[in-house]
Amino acid sequence: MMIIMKKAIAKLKPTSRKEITHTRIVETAARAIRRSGYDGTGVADIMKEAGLTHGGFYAHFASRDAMLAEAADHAGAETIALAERIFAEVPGEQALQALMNAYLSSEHLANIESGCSLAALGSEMPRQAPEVRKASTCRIKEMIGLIKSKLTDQSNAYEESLVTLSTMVGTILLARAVEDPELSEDFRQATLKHFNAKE
Amino acid sequence: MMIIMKKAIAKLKPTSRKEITHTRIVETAARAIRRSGYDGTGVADIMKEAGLTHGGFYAHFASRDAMLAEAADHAGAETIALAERIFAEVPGEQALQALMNAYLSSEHLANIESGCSLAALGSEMPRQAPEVRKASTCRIKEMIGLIKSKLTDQSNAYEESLVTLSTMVGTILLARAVEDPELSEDFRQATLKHFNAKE
DNA sequence: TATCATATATGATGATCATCATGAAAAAAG
DNA sequence: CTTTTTTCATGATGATCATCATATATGATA
Repeated sequence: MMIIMKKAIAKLKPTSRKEITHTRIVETAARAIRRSGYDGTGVADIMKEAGLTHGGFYAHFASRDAMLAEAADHAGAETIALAERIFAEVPGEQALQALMNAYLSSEHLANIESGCSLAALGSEMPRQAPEVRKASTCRIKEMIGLIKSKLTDQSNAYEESLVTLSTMVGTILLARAVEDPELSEDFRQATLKHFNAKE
Repeated sequence: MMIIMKKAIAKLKPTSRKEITHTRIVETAARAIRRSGYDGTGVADIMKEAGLTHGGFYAHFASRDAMLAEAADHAGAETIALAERIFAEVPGEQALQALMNAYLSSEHLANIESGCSLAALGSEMPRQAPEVRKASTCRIKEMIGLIKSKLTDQSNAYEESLVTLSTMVGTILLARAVEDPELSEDFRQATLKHFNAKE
């Protein structure tokens, strides 16, 4: 009884020590998976990078997959937040253009571990655990909704938002895939120009 | 001396037993990497799938990475060959449209292990060994060249070929990533319609 | 400050991995 | 058919992995 009460009180506290550590692990993992891939990211790697040892891991997560799901969700949330910030700062007409400039920037291309998780992990998604896929799918739908909200002038805004997202993700994916810096730059510039010319 | 001569003669034979086995391993690996990813494909897995045991592997390849490079090249070659076949069969104007229909077909979406290696492995490319990346980059350039050759009516054919490839790859990647069949279908249809409308 | 609950560390387990040494079997040469 | 060469299989090695049991250290409570 006493124990239950104490736990209940502890729950009310906004950020317990464990919660802070938990968040730190998830943030670390969100970077690690984008840098090394789902398969390339070990439990011990993440804990060490978070300044911990591997032993405490299962006090925070039910399984490695549960952690990957939280990390995938966190990574997705970062991109959503960035898009929302841009949309809030740039007025209606040029908002989508501003998002495009940020997404197709050389900074985004270079910084895979803080960038879009679709471009960083997209081709690994079909093999992930259901919980990981669910979290990612949810974030993808959010992203589609955001882009669609800025395409109201088009008759088929939903469909064009899907094509637009596909092109954005595909461009960064391919620009990172090739080991020819000039070709990488060509991919980036070509899609930038494509969307500038469109309107 | 005798040994050297014998080896020289053996080299002349079109397909030695070893060569046949070697090709079979590479073909198996080309499927396996698209199905399970680079990181998810073990040496023993491939050998077993090819009807062999793991022991003989290093008689065929200097390293796992050397095998992955051959497999990546083989997978890329398959897609190039398919595109060339379509272009040979369909006359000029509609050739690109025919490629698009094939690439964005539900069959391609479903059959990842025989499909485009960019959509299947794209996000793992930046982490691969130089030999793997080189082989893939080469095939990507071939693909760009093929698409560009069918965009001669455009002033900026090269740039549009990059955007087109990005959109194609991104669409299949995302359609496979989401765990919502309806959304998958929406991605496919949206891009199909987008390219149909364009001309 | 002393006690207690909780968060993290140490260390072990069994599985899986790439790689290689060596032997058996199959094919080729004689 | 016999010998030799080539190809593949058996099995071992050391490394790395996810997971868990148990011990220590840390922070909160009294």
